Amino acid sequence: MYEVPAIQASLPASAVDRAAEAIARGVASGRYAPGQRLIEADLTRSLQVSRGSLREATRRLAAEGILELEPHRGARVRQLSRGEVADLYRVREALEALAGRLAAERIATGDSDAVMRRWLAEIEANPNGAGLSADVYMADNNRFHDDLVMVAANEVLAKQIASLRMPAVRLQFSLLLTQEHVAESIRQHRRIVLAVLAGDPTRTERAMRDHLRKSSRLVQELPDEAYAD
Amino acid sequence: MYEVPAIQASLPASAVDRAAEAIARGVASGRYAPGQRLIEADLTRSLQVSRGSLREATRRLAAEGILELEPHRGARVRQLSRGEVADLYRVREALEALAGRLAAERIATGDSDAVMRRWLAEIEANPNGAGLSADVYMADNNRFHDDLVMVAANEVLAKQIASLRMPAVRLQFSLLLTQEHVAESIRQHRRIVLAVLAGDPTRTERAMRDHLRKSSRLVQELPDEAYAD
DNA sequence: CTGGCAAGATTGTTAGACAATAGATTAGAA
DNA sequence: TTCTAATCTATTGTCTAACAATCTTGCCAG
Repeated sequence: MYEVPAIQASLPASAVDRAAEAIARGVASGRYAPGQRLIEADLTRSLQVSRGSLREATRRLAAEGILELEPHRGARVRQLSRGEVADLYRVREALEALAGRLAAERIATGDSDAVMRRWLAEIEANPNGAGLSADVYMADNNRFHDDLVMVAANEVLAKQIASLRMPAVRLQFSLLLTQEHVAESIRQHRRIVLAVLAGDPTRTERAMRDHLRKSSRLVQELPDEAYAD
Repeated sequence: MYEVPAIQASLPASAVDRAAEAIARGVASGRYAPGQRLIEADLTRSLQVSRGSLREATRRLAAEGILELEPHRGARVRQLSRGEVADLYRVREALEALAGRLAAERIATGDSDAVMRRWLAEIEANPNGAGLSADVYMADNNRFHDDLVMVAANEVLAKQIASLRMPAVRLQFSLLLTQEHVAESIRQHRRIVLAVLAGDPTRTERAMRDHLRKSSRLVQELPDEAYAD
């Protein structure tokens, strides 16, 4: 039987999914501030789901590191301390280094080559990221890292990395407000892409580690307001 | 007001915790077989919790990688394929290597030194693990890795590693049934402890990677029955 | 056999209720 | 007044009961 494929099925997901996505968007967009307490009664009203579904959603988001749960105090938007962010970046470095290594090892298989070449072209076309808003570059940045992880072709790794990226999006975002940092980030991406395309795992790993370590340093330089404690 | 401290507070946790722990124990003990479907109605009866609490518990266990959820088909005990296990060990290698490195860097701080010396003593006392049942050595093995992660003092890392260890406990366990493998495992632990005590991050990382890679190889040699697909 | 339909089983979701707890407020004693 | 204790209130934790949506199974016709 022929059927028209759903063009954009963003609404008809399950109630839990709807709630989780709405909250995640709210956190990413700053509608819910870090540290802010999320009251079940308010959310059931604004999200139009039952308490049961809402609670399943918050549990899931807590597992993803986006929310924190305290017994009898409910959910609040997770806010990382400087130390936690440092720890997080250290782990991300190890994981994304592995992703880089695997990607370089697999450059000859599937459409890995095409994916990476497309990035190289995009970078060469605008090596300084001139005219890109922070929003847009943030999205680009995420797609770049996602593509690299995809080429690495390790599902477990992909999930682990995703769970580390989420909690720090806000911090990462604030970095990309500076044109200078965007340009530097693109330079590092270029180095990574070239290493992957060369099929050199060790060089890719090094470039990746370098990239993460520099990000970590910059994030640590953010003012106190960005952190908990 | 004086009150008798609870000797064993295993019962009075929250309903969700009780359910999650009971299911996790059931999976670890083999009471629930890999791939087995968990029917809500059965569990609410045997665990004495409401469906809502049970569902929160299963979501949490799914996030921990112990269960799998499929829409409208509920929860089942997660069963990894050979490929997934290979991927998982590759990621664990990267993370535990980092843990080893950090542990070696921090050997001079706190009671890290004492913790590691205790392990060395235990290993020297019984270098072949003679007379240890698989159960007991499995517990020992877990405590060893946990202690190393503790010494590494990186909470984020600790959580990531824990989430990778859980889904494969069953496979790991089946390895330790062989006396030969237990002895080999202890030898590798000894090498790791010595490297940590020497405060040599690079050597520790190498020893750790070696350990994980050998485990991975052995696990891959397990017969088809141990895997999905 | 094969496909499809009906019946039963199971999950998805909601509403409403009450108990348990934490935080805020008020009352009382020093 | 100021500190402590009792009380109140908002919120979370948990349960029951119900119905809708979906999957599974068994049966029947072709």
